[in-house]
Amino acid sequence: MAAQRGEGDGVVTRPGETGAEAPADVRERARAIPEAAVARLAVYLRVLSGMVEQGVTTISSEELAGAAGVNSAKLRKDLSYIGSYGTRGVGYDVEVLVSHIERILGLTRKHSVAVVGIGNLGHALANYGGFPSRGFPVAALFDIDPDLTGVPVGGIPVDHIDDITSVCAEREVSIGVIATPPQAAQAVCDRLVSAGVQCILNFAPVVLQVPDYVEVRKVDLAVEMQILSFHVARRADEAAGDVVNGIGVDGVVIRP
Amino acid sequence: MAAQRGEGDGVVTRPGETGAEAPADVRERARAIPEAAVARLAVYLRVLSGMVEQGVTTISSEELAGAAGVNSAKLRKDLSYIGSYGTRGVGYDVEVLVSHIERILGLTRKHSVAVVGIGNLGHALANYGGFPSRGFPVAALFDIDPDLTGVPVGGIPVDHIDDITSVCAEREVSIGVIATPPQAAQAVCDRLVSAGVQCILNFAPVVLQVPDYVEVRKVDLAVEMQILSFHVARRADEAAGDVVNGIGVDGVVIRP
DNA sequence: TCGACTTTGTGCAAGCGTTCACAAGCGGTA
DNA sequence: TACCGCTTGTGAACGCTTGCACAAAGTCGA
Repeated sequence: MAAQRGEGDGVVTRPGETGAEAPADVRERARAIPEAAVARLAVYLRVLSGMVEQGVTTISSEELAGAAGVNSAKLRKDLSYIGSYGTRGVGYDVEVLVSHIERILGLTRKHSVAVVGIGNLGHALANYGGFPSRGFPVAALFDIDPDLTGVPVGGIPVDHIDDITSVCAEREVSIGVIATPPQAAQAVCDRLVSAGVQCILNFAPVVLQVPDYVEVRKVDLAVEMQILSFHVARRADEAAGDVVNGIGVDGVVIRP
Repeated sequence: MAAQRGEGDGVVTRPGETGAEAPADVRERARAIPEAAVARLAVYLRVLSGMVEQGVTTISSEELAGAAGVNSAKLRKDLSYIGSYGTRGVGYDVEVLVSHIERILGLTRKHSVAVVGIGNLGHALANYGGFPSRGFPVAALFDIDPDLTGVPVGGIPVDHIDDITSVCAEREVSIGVIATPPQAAQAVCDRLVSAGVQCILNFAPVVLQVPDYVEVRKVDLAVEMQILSFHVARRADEAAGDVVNGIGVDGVVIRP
């Protein structure tokens, strides 16, 4: 969800001027896409990529929505944010849709990734095949431990964190991934920012302080677990309540 | 919305009806907490835990909100969902708040975790110290590769996935983590569900189909990257547009 | 060419979640 | 006790998201 962001822009889309400029059109449209819809577009893209491999050429909103786990009306609305590329009575051309979503998500450019912190998670990320195949080559690895520097991980050499500015500039890193212990996260973040990185994916359980122009997304495993824990507890309480009150509630199943 | 207001002041349970049953009150309240607020409560809890270690005993909504990266009004509303445990003119007692949030999130019980798929990510999760220390002991590891079974990872033995039902029952696993390749994810999920696991954290880039009573949360790194990519693209387009139009927009900084 | 059928794209209303603004309540002080 | 300053808790307004329902627009067969 919306992590920590200053979302203060409140930019007004200007209705008049769109006239001749196609780029401007894309730009205006991209700006208007709700954050929640962007996340779903990425999911649609993944599903569609699978469809392409299966040789599917056309798909209806109903089918795609089912495969993506969303309501079909929502899916159509999401797609309408990026334009009208469907054919009524038929559906969407899979390849056309893929290319438009890729364009909107900015996947036509390469986004080189730097991973900082080569511990367990850093290793996993460096070796994770899902990034390069989706247009996010891991171009640099950093750690503070001198013993690690020089030894390649997953085919990528590890640099010392003190070289972060020059290496990031040289390899055109646009996304930084923080996989360090929490104590080091803010300092690493500051270094990434001053190295010119404007997008950060943070795995450390810390709230990062960044300038407004930097985009941070966080993945906190403990928080995810605790959300699940909440649902376990809620369910247990419901069940306990039902037993106490002697009232059965429809749809509540404890064990299938 | 304005469901029942929590006028039960802290210690004293409401004198009138159902004087005996505090649990029912908690249950009703827990059910009404918005999903988004639950996620933030987990963040507040982490910040508060840090405060406890620093010896802080009291904190105002403004301070806590700052540390958690949210608006103070939102924080107060979030806390109001779990009850009124602050003191006007003073703030919140840190330890009291910690214990109440832990109770609401169900952290008073242990939630044993099973990790399925001992690849790069599975290794990282098995070795990740953040889970046990937060009440989520990793109690079981599974893989389909017979060569891996028996060899412990992070001190935990790896079992074969065929034994998932008996092992999960025996070790009272309540949360399953899927860290397998995407092709295997749905099958693993089905097995977890039939083993009685009702909460699943899914790292595989697949939309899982599960019965209604099963709670799934997904962490998709590629999706996170693509959301960041979208913002990079949007920003680049804005910058390009500004140049084209010759209009500078306040607050847009390309490189600090 | 026409009509039946299918599916998109979207106006609109309902539902949530966030933010504002302020009365209520508490501790400290004289 | 009475007052003052500070902070909580929350009604109410606002804005974003979702889901419905249907006109518009296309295909297909006769």
